[in-house]
Amino acid sequence: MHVPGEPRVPVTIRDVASDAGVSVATVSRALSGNGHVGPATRDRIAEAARRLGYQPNDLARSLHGGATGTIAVLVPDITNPFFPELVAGIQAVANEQENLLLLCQTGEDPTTAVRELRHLRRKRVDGVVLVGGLPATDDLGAAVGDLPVVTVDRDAGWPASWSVRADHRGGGRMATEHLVELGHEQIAHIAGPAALTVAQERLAGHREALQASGIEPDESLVVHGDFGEAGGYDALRTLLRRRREFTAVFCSNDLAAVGALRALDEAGFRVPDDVSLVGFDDIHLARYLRPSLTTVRQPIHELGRRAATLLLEAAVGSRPEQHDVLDVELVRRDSTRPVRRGR
Amino acid sequence: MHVPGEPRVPVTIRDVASDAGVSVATVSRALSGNGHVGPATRDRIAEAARRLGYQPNDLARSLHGGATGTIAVLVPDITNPFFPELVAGIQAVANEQENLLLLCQTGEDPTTAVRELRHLRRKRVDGVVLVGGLPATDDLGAAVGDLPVVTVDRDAGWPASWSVRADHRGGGRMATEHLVELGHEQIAHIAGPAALTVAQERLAGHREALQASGIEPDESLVVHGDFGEAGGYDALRTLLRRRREFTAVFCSNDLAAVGALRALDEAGFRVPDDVSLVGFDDIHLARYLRPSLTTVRQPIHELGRRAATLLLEAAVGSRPEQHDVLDVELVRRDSTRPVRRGR
DNA sequence: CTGTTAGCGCCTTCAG
DNA sequence: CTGAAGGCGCTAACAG
Repeated sequence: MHVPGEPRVPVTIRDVASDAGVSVATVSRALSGNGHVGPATRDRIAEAARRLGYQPNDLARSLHGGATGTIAVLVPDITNPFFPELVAGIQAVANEQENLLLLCQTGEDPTTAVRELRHLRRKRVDGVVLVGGLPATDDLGAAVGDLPVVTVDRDAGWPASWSVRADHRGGGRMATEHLVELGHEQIAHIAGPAALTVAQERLAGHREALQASGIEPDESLVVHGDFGEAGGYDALRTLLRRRREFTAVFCSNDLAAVGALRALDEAGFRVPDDVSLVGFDDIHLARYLRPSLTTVRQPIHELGRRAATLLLEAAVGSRPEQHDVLDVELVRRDSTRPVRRGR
Repeated sequence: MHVPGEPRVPVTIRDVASDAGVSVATVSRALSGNGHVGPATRDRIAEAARRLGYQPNDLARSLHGGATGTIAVLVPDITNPFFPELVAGIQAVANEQENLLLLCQTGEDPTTAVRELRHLRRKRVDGVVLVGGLPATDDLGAAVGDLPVVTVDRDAGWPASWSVRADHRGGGRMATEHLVELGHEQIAHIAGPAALTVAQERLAGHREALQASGIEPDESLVVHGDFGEAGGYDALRTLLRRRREFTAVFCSNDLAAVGALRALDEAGFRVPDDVSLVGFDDIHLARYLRPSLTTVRQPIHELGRRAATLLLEAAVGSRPEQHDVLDVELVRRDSTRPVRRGR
């Protein structure tokens, strides 16, 4: 079956030109909109292009030196629900501006990131959104080179750069303040990987809130997870094994809270009756957990939109270096309640 | 700050050639590996390339007619956890073969898909993985043209094509058979969108199992959702409003089960004591729900791997048309139990 | 083994 | 307003 208008043999601008009885230059002008072309010829060319099923070759177009209309996003792990929501935001902006989006996964591994970055440069992408909590290294900066980069939740570290991030420290503070206000004093924290700055900042916020309330931070109530369900589950079991009392847990992200919830359940603790639980991120799932999860909401989609917007402007050189911090907000749901005294 | 080896001004093969004192052809051969080059010159060229921070321009390379080393995947909604797991599988294979992956979202909208496809063809991607449950249309076939396409969970419908899918009908049957074996006779079904073939097939399997057991399918126990948490939640409330007895619910996907679980909870039903619940997909989350979710496991990651493998082979013309169906498997967890008689 | 020479498909001066 | 010609960066014959 040959579908009309979708040729099996690539048709070039030359075919259109000869079909319309004009030169390639005229076709180029007519189709790209640059330069003036008589209305009559213009129509004739459009018609010929349509009939032949001509599709301009963007490779040749970009080769000339222009933009490629393609940006890339590097995320640690697309399987973590936080990232798809972020990517969706980036994608939305990219599409609005007729850009395509390349997806790369780094697993938070600097070596992989460097390799991907090199590949992307060879492909001449217009820019990259770099997501992840690892601090910037020289290697990374070198691999980036002159590529416009917007980082999300990550320290920049190289000269010209743009970044957008949420207020992780403030969020950590809010989560713990909320628990303190409910009367909790023994508050455990399931942190993220110690190497990630976002995890460090949320932890720092947690400690600040504790100290501000005159509660001495207890190191044995802090366990590091991996930002995944399994990590949260294991972390909570570690906590249990330590046999230190706690009436609330602040999880560094919602996914860890899912695992913690399960571990608490298996151990016979009920949320929020026996222990209160707070998450971070407010992924879609949070409101559907039982109990629904009190959490610190990041404007995930907006983070993505903002990053992509900055990037696309940076790529055309119309935007000086800029570092945005977006506010977070506590969402009170059913996983937290006032502490039950004297048990 | 100028990072050595990462030039601000694009360095071309010509720069390397003159720096190494050879012709561009030799540099091309030395760097791409095709054709023989003397070891001495080879080293000299490699050294020059490294020092100058030369990055081959893949646009020019591909313009010559070769592959672009880029494939694309079109998914309905990256925010649904099923798709990231699938995309991860595709990505894994793509990366192994030094390919980049373009991510597009269609929202199951044919018009959007057609637009994206056209864009992808202009970019000369080597192939496309088309994911989604909508039946193929002529429009889509036309937009695909001569682009190698592997469909996942979707009817092909155009001439040369490859597809991979899970056994949805068989899975639907397994889910319901499991419930029947547990003694359930009033089994509700929260289906997916009626327009999607995967939803239709799971529903068909459900009915088959019912009939095979001599249970008359009851249309009022079937509600269509949207494959999201909200859809599952609403669907279950609809079911409740109908005031028909049921002791078990088979949800067409895990995400809907999350919503159903919550709605049941709010209505005072306990899972699995009052009603048993079965999902479909076995996304990561399923095992972390409380109770953990009995579900029909699709080999999601493998579906992705298979699709990408087929595509990459199809793209180089080394693989004839092929349609794979992967097996699914029932995973028994804690959300199902024998029916409680005489309540 | 290496250099020279054509293009790949398109855009963009520069003339006409 | 339109055509002819050069070149983007690279690869692939074809000669030496």
